[in-house]
Amino acid sequence: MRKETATPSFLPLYEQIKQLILRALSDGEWQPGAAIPSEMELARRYQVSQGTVRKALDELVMDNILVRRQGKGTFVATHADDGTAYRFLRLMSLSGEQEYPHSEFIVFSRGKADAQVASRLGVSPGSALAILRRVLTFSGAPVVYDDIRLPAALLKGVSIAMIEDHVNAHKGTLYSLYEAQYQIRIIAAHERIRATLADAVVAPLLGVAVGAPLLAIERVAFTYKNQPVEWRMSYVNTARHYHFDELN
Amino acid sequence: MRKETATPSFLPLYEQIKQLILRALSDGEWQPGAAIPSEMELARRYQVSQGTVRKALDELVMDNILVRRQGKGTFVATHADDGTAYRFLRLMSLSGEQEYPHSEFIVFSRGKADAQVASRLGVSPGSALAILRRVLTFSGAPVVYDDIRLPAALLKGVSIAMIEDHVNAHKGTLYSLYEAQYQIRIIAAHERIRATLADAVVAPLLGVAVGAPLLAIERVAFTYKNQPVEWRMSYVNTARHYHFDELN
DNA sequence: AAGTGGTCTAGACCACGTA
DNA sequence: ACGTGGTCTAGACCACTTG
Repeated sequence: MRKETATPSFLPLYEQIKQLILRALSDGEWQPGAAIPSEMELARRYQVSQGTVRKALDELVMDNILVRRQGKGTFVATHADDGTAYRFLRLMSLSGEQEYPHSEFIVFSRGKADAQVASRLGVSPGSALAILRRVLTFSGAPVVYDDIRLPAALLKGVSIAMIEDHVNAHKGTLYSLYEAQYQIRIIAAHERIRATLADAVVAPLLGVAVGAPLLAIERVAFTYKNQPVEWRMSYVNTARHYHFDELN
Repeated sequence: MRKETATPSFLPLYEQIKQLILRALSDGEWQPGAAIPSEMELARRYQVSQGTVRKALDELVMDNILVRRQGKGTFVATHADDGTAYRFLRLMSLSGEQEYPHSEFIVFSRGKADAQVASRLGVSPGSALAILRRVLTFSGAPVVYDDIRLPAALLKGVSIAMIEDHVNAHKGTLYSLYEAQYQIRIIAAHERIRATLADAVVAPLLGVAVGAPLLAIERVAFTYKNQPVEWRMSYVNTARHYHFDELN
């Protein structure tokens, strides 16, 4: 006799706990860098055993949403940490050394979403965007040109001076700025990589000839619940650097 | 239940179990696609609880070295499975569809390792290599040119006819060939991606003009214990495809 | 019905960081 | 000394696959 199940969805307890914790994070109950309650406290709060909480936390740690520190507690991941500040930067020098870039901001303006960006960000074509353009330099040499766009509503009252101050004076990343000033927490991103030729706009910014080969990397960055919040196009001069990728 | 181990190890038990299982895999005790003993059997074999075995298996599953199938058992991952055959292929058409390529083999020969390849593969410069060159076509159009090199000792008695038969007639990948015929199991890879211009050798093979932009992807593929066994350089025409990458 | 992986619990003890 | 995460155990029960 076959059993008929109208509701085939069986969600494990730890998965439900994970969703509850994600919602608490999304609701801002715990701020980036702060400790969340201990495993025992969460177990009492959600009326499950500590092992079940632990399994939920395991997955959130695996997703780089939380960070465990033995003896201290479990913390909300932050882009302000020195260790994780550049975790989305996959660029290395040919010698294999990881270098950290300096940002030169060129433009901060407003614009409207074209069809492609609108589709990627899940907003209507023509809706207002904040547009940020910059050059990343490594050891003084320009290597990356970024064209970065976000829904304008997310970045209210921002100025290029504020951005430069945060990123350069305080040695932060754009993502740590989003996090600290705009309650936007980037937790994942997708990248589409193609090869292209430097055009008359990008070539002088990167100090290469028109027609030089560049990586064109289109990135969409996500916050909780896989909601896209930032789109960017990066043009990378790989004469002295490479994009690194691990497969398994 | 558990006896004290004679070796004073700082490693957690589950980590030791993981290493023992990895060694058994490396020694060929269990073949790709075959089931390994059940969790209870492994617990008896290693004199630990089932939960500890489970945690070891969890990590091996996360590394794509084992695959769990509820109700059936735990299996050694294989490149022969339809589902996982192309798991290292990060190429998609611009429309977002995942396509599977056809291989056109051009050359199978022998050569000597230059300094770069020797360094990547951990062999002496000048040592014997098997060299394989091919073009991958998607929907009939050439998209990727591969220059693939392995230590010659690993690929004894191979012929281009055998390779073509395996890859095209049996719809396998190169990695499933390594696995089935040469006991080489690829479990991970690193890629370094740069932009380059098509030269006179590659351009006609990919049907592009000399000077067209291409991705140059240098890959090193690893077997158990992070031992490098294959080096390849891929040149990718991204006019109609992109390389996909996930960050978190 | 039997066997496998998947979930959940309760409790013990270890390792680490702080006071 | 205490609280935190980290490991390990033993046992119960659930979900899935196969005979």
